[in-house]
Amino acid sequence: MPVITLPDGSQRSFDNPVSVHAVAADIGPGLARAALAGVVNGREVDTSHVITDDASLAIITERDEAALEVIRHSTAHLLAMAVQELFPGTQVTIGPVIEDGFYYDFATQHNFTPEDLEKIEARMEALAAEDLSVERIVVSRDEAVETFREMGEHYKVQIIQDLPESEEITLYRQGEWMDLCRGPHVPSTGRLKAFKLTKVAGAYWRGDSSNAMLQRIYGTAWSDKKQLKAYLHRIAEAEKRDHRKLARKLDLFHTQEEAPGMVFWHPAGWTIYQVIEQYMRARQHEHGYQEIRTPQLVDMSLWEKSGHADKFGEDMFMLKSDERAFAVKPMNCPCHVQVFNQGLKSYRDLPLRLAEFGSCHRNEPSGSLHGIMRVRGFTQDDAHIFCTEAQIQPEVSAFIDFLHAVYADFGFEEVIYRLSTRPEKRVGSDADWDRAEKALADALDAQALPWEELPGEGAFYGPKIEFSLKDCIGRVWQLGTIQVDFSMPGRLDAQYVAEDGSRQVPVMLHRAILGSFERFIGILIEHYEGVFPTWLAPTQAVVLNITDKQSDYAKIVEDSLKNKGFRVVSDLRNEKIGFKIREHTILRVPYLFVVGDKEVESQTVAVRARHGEDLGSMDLDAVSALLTRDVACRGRIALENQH
RNA sequence: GCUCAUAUAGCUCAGUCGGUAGAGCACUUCCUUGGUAAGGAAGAGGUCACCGGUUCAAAUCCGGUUAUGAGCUCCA
Repeated sequence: MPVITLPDGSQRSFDNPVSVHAVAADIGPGLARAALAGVVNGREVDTSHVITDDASLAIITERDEAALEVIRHSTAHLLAMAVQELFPGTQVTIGPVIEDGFYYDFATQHNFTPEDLEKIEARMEALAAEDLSVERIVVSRDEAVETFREMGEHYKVQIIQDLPESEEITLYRQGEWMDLCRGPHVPSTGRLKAFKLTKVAGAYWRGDSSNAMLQRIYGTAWSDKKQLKAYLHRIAEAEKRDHRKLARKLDLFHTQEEAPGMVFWHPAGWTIYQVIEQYMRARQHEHGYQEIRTPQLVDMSLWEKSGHADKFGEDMFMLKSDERAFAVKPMNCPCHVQVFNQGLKSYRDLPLRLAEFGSCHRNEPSGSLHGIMRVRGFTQDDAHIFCTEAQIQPEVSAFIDFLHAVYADFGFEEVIYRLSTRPEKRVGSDADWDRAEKALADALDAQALPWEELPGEGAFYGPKIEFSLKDCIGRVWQLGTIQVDFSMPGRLDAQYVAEDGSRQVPVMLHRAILGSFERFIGILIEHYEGVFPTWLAPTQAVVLNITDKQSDYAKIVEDSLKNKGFRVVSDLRNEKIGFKIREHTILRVPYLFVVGDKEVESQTVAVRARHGEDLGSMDLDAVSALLTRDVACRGRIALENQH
């Protein structure tokens, strides 16, 4: 005699065990039709699930957020069924739900093409139209293994064998097709109404590149066509923010075949780069860093000593000159230790913070290059803090504050925090790692930051915090980092004299806020969609004359503002004012100063902001004050938005 | 590095069945001096990424290389 408690607190009792579907039907026929799954005592189940004892129950319908996960999982099954019908001999592996969709990995000799996707999708539509009921079957482990072995599904057999002994094994059947799955699933395939296969890709079995490469098909699924359409539209809009497209439109930089993974910065892009570099230089100075500069080419012996040749030799650019082997520096740390090592250091010198806008080159795998987000030649806002173990936590805390202030100035709010802890292969004692991991975790907790632990993902020399941001379509990119290093100072003979006169090896903190200028600017372009706040805008204002008569005055306005340090140009071309305004508006110039006879007469300019606002006429002092205020705003609400 | 796809004018893209290329914008010149998102006319511009093969004939078909894109792996 189960008593069912619903989310609103109401209760219903039944004389006999009752299915989720039956409870829904008891509440109303509409709900019975809408039910996709249920949550019984906090556990998601199929609508066919039978409740025998008193329980709490929530019915999941298409309107619920939770329904999407069920729909996507069931759509992944529908995909696998369609693929196996169309491509006999294909083995299934896994098909999980991901953000906004799902994928399914198949083992097959055939490589799917975009044309195949269309066929598969059409088959899926047909199978959905057949409205096949989806049935849950509980089997024993041995039965499951036997079943899949007979089917020739060797990957599934492996998956079953790796499941914990305690796990109940369930199969889901729709029509003639069956898959191993925990569920829950929709009651029938007719409930899958809005899906689209989006791309094909290779993916390694179990994410290991030494394993076989499987064929992965990605798709998206929603509870109705309207949501699907909205999603596809959202993605198309987001892609317009792509930094590679905007860079071409705004003439920021280019890359070309002769220098894969390296950036040719154009005047406009280099202006942004320089503004950021000068900004970082000033901030670092305020935070007690000393800037240095170290060589681009360093003899291999240093990389051998630091351990990098051994671990990353393949990815270093090397060259020979006069029978000596050099490497183009892939990182700055060993060079910074060389600077530290000059002269005898005292504990009184610690913490010693050495910063460098360090140009590095790494021969990254060709397939991993991506716009200017992942390149082979890049410049880090690198710094190394030499300190005692007791200074780790205060230094990490101060760094996180510093990083937040910088990100706020660039308008970044949604930072992803990750703490990577000790890997299996590592140097340093467990006690060292305990203390270092705790110092990092405490620093994050002290600021109540939401962070995720990545167990085993730390570097071999120490744990690290990663600060990441998302690009225009949601891909996560690591920008900032702070890493504790127990290894390199010792390997490279760094020492200081302690209070008791003994020689000690300092701890080294590697840290970067931007990460690399290249990636940071890539993210920045997408973040602002090319509409840079005035302090970053390559051109802050353009002076536009209406006819040749005002050319001289326009030049005077331009020169006057340039002399005050603003990035201003004049556009004196023989074009209509509407044409010139359109052009500079497309280039996202923050302010346009129009000068005609009236303005020459009154010694003013007519100010137009980039979203079309008419700010009236201003004299040069007022214009200069406007620009000064706007530049000072940085990432906070830009002045233009306050009008 | 792996899987798939793509590469045509400065940019965005057409180019059917294999018969040596086309649009819009940009560019140059001329006309136009016009008050807040495109004034008009004319002109110039391409070894169809590169190398090889098939063919009487290749932008087009095939193979390779390079680069780019998506995903996987990697990321000191």
